[in-house]
Amino acid sequence: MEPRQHPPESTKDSLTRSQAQVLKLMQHLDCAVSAQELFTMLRNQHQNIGLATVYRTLKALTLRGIVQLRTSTNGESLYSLVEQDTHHLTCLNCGQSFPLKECPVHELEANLRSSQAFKIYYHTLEFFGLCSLCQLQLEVGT
Amino acid sequence: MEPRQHPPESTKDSLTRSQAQVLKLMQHLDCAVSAQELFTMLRNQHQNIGLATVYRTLKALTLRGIVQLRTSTNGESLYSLVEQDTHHLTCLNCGQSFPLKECPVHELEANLRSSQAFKIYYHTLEFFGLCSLCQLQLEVGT
DNA sequence: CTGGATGCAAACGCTTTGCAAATAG
DNA sequence: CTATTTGCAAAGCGTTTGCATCCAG
Repeated sequence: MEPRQHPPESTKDSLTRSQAQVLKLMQHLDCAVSAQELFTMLRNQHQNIGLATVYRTLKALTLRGIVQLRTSTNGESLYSLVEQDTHHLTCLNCGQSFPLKECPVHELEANLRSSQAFKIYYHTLEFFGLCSLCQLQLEVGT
Repeated sequence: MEPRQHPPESTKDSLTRSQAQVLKLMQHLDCAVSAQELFTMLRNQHQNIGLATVYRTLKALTLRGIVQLRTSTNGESLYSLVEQDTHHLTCLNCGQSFPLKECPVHELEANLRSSQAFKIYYHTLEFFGLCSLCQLQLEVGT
């Protein structure tokens, strides 16, 4: 990746105005949301913010290890706090996503953490397949 | 998700022309590729195919449990055969991705498979953080 | 013949970028 | 006062869709 023209607003200790706004909102949410949803919510709360700023903010928070993201089946990025670590069972056909509680990966993550130069912030684990409804729907078309 | 106007070209036993083309190419590749890369490769081999068809084909193969996908950091979908199951360690800053051999998840997957109506095709597991180079680069900006 | 598959180009939607104004320290 | 940060609008870019044509059975 090429060097950025604007130096990154990433590895500083203090939060910018928008970072504080976004972070505060996310702490009140219990699930992952898209940038556009965050944008709309903030606007509804009469908090002035631009969509581009939301994206820039989320990128910065991600590089600081505060926020994590995964991609929904429609190609949208869904953001959540790293602490709210959850995995999913996602239907390839309808895109519906069911949260999972179990996570057998923390052990491996610990190993990787101690043995590599790579600095791990978070991981995503997602199972893909067909939910029961979509299994039926597709069988009909056979 | 709404019902599709064209019934899915998904759960039939035989392969369409394009499915055969794409599948054959993918079997000769050892890593995940984007739809556009597949399109270019096929064109270079003088195999007539449209980009839209590549996308439709990949979707169909995914719904049949033959192909899996993950999203690269730049938002592109990367496709591979389900058999070539690999996980990754991905840098949030430069986007570089390192393949992982270990996978502690198959056990959980087996459990899910037997206990749920959900029909699991594959899973993705990805670790995100900063590679050593990017750690340095970002520290400078502090 | 009939319905699905394909190609092309246009449309879409999420995300990023250029640039000038606002803000922070 | 200088360097970031922000907002807006425009551009970017991967993906999807409309539609006419092609092909398979």
